[in-house]
Amino acid sequence: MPPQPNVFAKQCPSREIISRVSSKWAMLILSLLNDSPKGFNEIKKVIEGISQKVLTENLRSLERDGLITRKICQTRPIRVEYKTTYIAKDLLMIIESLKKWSERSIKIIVKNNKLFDMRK
Amino acid sequence: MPPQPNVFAKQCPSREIISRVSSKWAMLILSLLNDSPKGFNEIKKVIEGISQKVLTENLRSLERDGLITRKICQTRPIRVEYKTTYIAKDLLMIIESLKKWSERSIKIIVKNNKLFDMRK
DNA sequence: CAGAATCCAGCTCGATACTG
DNA sequence: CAGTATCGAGCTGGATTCTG
Repeated sequence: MPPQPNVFAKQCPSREIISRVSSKWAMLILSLLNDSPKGFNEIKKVIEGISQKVLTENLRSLERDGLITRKICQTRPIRVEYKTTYIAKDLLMIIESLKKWSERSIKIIVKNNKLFDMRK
Repeated sequence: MPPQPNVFAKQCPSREIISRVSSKWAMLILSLLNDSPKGFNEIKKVIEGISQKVLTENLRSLERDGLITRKICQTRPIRVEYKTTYIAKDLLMIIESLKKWSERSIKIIVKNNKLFDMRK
């Protein structure tokens, strides 16, 4: 068996997964869906600035990875419900940690940015 | 004061930070530098596939956020040493969690991908 | 060694129009 | 409502050349 998985290697599958789930939109979508299942336009409304096309692509990618499910409700008008799966559970805890970290670090980072930009 | 920070808002500074640090390269660079400080080409060699330009950009961005420091050693040949700061400490624990998650989830995700692609 | 600068191919993404 | 399809502007990022 291989010694240790190396996320720095180009063909490392883990590195690929990390880059997929750690995309800005993917994280926001997962985080939002974790509160409660939601329909397409509901998601689009909350996540400001995402286009319909990009949202669709991200939802497909997350569904493909099995991190969310897509349920078509035969109502009128039709509703498609997205929700996170148990596979995403641990990932969601990590995303929450990241959100909390960013919220408590935001001040110092903004300050660092200003200092850096001044020096130039 | 504002009720709750809303990472889903377009102008949310936290959302901006998340998207910066959660970029694939940023995470890999931070993770690598956490093992030990490293020089430019050393980083470039380990992180396969990153170009000089993109690595430079990412290092600048991380330095600007105060997550890494850049120390110029007046040796010959010159060496520039990058290392993570204390501000990045908690973030690095999160990144490690993400690495571990991806490594233990990789099998099921690859399987999910195959299933998804078959159905189409 | 550690970049800066330039050029440009290719991909991303938003806008728009259309469908079941 | 929840998409698909298409098209073009613009940004990303690789390759190359050059510098202190």
